[in-house]
Amino acid sequence: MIAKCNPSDALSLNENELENLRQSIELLFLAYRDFTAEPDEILSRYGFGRAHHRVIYFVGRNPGMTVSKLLDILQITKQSLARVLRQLVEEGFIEKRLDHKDGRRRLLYLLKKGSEIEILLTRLQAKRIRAAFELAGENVESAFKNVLRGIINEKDRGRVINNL
Amino acid sequence: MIAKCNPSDALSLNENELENLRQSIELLFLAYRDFTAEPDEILSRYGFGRAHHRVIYFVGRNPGMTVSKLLDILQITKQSLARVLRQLVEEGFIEKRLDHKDGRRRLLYLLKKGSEIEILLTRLQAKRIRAAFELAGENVESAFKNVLRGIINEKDRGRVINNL
DNA sequence: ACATATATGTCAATAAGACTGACTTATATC
DNA sequence: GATATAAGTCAGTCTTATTGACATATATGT
Repeated sequence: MIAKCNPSDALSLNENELENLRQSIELLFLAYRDFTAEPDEILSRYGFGRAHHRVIYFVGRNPGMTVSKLLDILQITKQSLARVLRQLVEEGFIEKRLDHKDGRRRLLYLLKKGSEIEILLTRLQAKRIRAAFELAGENVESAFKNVLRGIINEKDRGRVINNL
Repeated sequence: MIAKCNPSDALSLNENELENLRQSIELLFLAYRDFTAEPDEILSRYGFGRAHHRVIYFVGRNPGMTVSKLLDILQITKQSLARVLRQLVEEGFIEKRLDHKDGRRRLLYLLKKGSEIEILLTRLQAKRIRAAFELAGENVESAFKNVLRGIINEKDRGRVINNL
């Protein structure tokens, strides 16, 4: 048996397969585009951008998260995060507390303003996804999630469930 | 009957529902992050970025596409596209031909170099998605696609199928 | 034929979000 | 006491996007 005969071979991809997978590529692009456009519009009223949203979201999801954990999730540089985080702290959306177990660490928490905007934006996105589940029919949620999980690099799969 | 009683009400969202939908929100963020990271790395070797990829992809998918149709899909400004497109034309990745049916229009086509990089990147992304489908199990493809379709703004649904 | 609309292109200024590289400070750990 | 880790900061650069103002060519409607 030759490698090319295996339809699951990571190296082979026939034209029909490719054509089919292109649809998913495009849908993913378009879905992400619209998924982020709505929050972006609201964030701009606060003088914030998508980067601020991601920070607010993950801190809200994971109260007491450290700076380096956040860097690990966002996969941006410390300097990129610094600008955004400084703004959020200065404007009272996020609080930095010292970790008494390890004095080098700063733990991140949402303050009232941060929590409010987090909930507002998350609810918007959640509703969009819920509506999509309803349109797509019965029992699509786990299929959708499992495919997304498979797209994520192996080392980061399960982060959503485990949170950290 | 009160609106709150309807679980599908666009305005209501209980804590359990929200918690569940958060997982999809995160998965979508992480999946898109990794889905684009791989092509980004390759593009940077050519001196290109994600914006160039999108142009190359959609022109390749839709030979003879007009500039304004491309603007419509990418949802960026003419000036933003101009820089990227000019680079791609000057460096011989994309060709602009006059539309003889409507002399105002310029039709876009991939040249050899453009086609090569398009195929390279599309195959990479297609394989990632195919691997995810295999991990997720049987018959997940249509569920995945249908959910993504539902996330896309109504006016743009079907663009993937219809192409234009 | 003329006015208006459409498709494209271009100049200039600005901003957000990312990067690299170099360095500092504080705290833990070996 | 040396080394590693967590965080912060300064400076410079790049890509991708924005707004606003115009210019040009071609089509279309009256």
